[in-house]
Amino acid sequence: MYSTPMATPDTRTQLLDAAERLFAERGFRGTSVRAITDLAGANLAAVGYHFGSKAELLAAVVRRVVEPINAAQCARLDRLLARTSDPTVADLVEAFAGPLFDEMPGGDEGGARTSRLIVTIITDPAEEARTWTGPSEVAVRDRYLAAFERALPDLSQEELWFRLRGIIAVTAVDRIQVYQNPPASLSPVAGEAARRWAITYLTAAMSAPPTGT
Amino acid sequence: MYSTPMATPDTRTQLLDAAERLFAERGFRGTSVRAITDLAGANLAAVGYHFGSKAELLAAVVRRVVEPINAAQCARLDRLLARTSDPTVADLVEAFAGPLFDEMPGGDEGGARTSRLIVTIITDPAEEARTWTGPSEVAVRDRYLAAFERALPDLSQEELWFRLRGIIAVTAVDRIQVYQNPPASLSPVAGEAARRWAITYLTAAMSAPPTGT
DNA sequence: GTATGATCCATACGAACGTTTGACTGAAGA
DNA sequence: TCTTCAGTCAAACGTTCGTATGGATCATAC
Repeated sequence: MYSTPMATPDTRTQLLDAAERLFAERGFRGTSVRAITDLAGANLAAVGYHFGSKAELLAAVVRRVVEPINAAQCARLDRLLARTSDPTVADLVEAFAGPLFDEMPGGDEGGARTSRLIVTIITDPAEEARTWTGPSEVAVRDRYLAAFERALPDLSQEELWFRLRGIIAVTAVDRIQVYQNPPASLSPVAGEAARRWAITYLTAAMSAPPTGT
Repeated sequence: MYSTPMATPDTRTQLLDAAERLFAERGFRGTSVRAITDLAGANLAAVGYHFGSKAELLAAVVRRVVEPINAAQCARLDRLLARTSDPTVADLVEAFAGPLFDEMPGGDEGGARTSRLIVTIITDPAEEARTWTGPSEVAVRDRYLAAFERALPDLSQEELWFRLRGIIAVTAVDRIQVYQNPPASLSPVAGEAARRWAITYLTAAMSAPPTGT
C-alpha cells in the first residue's frame, strides 16, 4: 500500500494534487475529470474508483487543505486564551487570518495557490462546492466570534458577523480580477507582503467603531 | 404583437434580465443558454440571434450593470474634487463603494442581486467572464487611485493598490459561503445595513497606517 | 500453481451543452 | 400584389461532460 514512500506518489494523492491545482485555477465546473486525470497521469476511471465522483474528489481536496488551517487557527486561539490578559483585536486577526496565508502544504508557491483554492471554492456558485463545511469549522468560527465579541463589546452581533466574513473576503483579494493589469504594472502581490498588508488592513477594519444607527 | 409598449418587453431585454439573474445566482458556467431562454420565455436560438453567443450575452449583461455604477463613481469623485478642500479617506470610500450598493437598476431586491452579479463575474474563473473590462473602468480606477494617493501620502503604491482591491472584496461579502448558517441564525444582511457596515469597515481599513517593513 | 483482491485501463453510454440551420411569420415598402 | 426583412421557431449538429462497465495486470496468500 505505502510500499515506496517517495519514488512515485500514490495515484490517489496524485489525483488530489492535480485536482487541487485545477480547481484553484479554473473552479469546480471549469475543471473536467479528464483534465484532472491527464495532469495526474492517471486513467479517466481513477476518479470514480478512488473517490466515487467528481464532487467527492472536491470534498477530499478541500478537506485536505482546510484541516491544517483549522487546526492552526484553533491552536493559536488556544494560546491566546491561555494568557492572563484578554487578546486584543490585533491578536485575534493575526491568529485567524495568519493561517489562511501560511498554513499551506509544501510545494505551494508561497501559499498563493492554496489560498486561491479556498477562495475559489468559497465563491463558487456550484452547490457541490458548498457541501463540505464540517462541524470543526463551525466550532472554530464560533470560538473566534466569542473572542471578538469580548474584544469588541460595543459591536452588535450582526455587524461583528459581517466583519468576520470581511476577513475571508479580503483574503480573496487576489481573486479580484477587475482592474486587472495594475496601472503601472505593479507586480502581483508577493505572498509575504500580502500577508502583512492584509493583517494591517483587517486589524484596522475590525477595530472600527460600531456603525451608528 | 408589441402594440402596448409596456405590456411585454422586448425579447432582447427579457433575455438580458433573465441572464442577469441566472448569471448572478449560478455563475457563467453554471448557467445554460436553455435556462436563460426558458426563463425569458424565448426560443433557444434567440441568444444566438440577438447576441451572437453566450459570452457576448454575458458581456452585454455586465455592460448594462456596470455602466451606471461607473458613471456614479465618476460623478461623485468629480463632486468631491470640485470642493476647495481635499477629500478625506472617508469621502473617497463612500464615493467609491457607495455606488456598488445603491446604483442599481430598478426591480432589484435592494441591489443585492446586482451586487452579487458583479462579484460572481469578478471571481468567476471562466476566462469569458474576464474580457469585459473597458477603458472607462480603468480611467475611473486610476482617478480614485490618484485621489487616495493624495489622501494617504505615506502609503506605497503597491499597498494602496492592495487596499483598493480590498474594497471590491468586502463588497463581495455576501458571496462568502463558508460559515453558512450564521450561528444564531442571524438574518441575512439587509441591503442598507450592509452598505453602512461596509463603509464603516472600509474607511477604517483604508485609513490604517502603512505596514512597516 | 492458483485464487484473491486491489488497482488500472480502454471503451462506451446517455445526458447536457453551445451553436447552427432552414423554414415560417407578419408587418412595412414599392 | 409582390418583395423584403427582422424576428421567431423546432429541430438537429457535433462536442464535451460525468459516470459505468468489464476485462487486464500484478502482488500477495494459500
